[in-house]
Amino acid sequence: MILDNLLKQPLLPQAFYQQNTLSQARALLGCGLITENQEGITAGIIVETEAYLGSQDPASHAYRGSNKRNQAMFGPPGHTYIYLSYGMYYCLNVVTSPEGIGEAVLIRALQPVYGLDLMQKRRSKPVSLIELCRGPGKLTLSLGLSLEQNGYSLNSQAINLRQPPRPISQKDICASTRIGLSKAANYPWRFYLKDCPYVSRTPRLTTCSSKKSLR
DNA sequence: CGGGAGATGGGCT
DNA sequence: GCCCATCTCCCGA
Repeated sequence: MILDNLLKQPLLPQAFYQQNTLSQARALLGCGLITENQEGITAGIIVETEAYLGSQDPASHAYRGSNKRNQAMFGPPGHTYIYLSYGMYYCLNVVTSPEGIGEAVLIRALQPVYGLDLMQKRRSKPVSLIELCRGPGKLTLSLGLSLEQNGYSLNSQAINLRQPPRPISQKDICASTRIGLSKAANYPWRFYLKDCPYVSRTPRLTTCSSKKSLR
């Protein structure tokens, strides 16, 4: 099945996480994300990311330094940082900076690939394929992620990242402002695949070759 | 149908 | 009090 194609893809090497954070935010587009727990395996392709640049970025959790909640952001790169948002939803980040720095990339949307029934089961109500992983809170719910996986290595069995099954061209990547921010609202640090229906929402500001908007 | 308002509710400051 | 989200309800096209 399609999962086999994903599983044949190599894990992202440690060198991947030595690029700067904005490069990683772009390079994560098209990568496979696989999770596994007692319930089974779920997987998808990353189609939307946002970069958060730590102490340079007022919108970053790490802006004011480390605390108990954001500790994982200051841990080693290639690990998860998962936090509770609005008291209800979890959001998944990839730590992208050396220990002690605190930069990360938020995974905002996936194209669901495998374990669709399990994803549905984890949702409170039936949703369309498009809605399964469209949004950072939705994808963690569908993938069965919570604070339990905070700080995990991204080449663990429970959660891992794979190189893109199909290479992504830079011209298929759009940049826009990040979603839902009041601070640093004009930084164009959100990246997503052009014309991809699984992307979470229409951006306020876009730079890409096509003028056509999404959906 | 899509967009907007309002409620939700934990942890940080 | 504020916040990197989502769901539901309501409105207009």
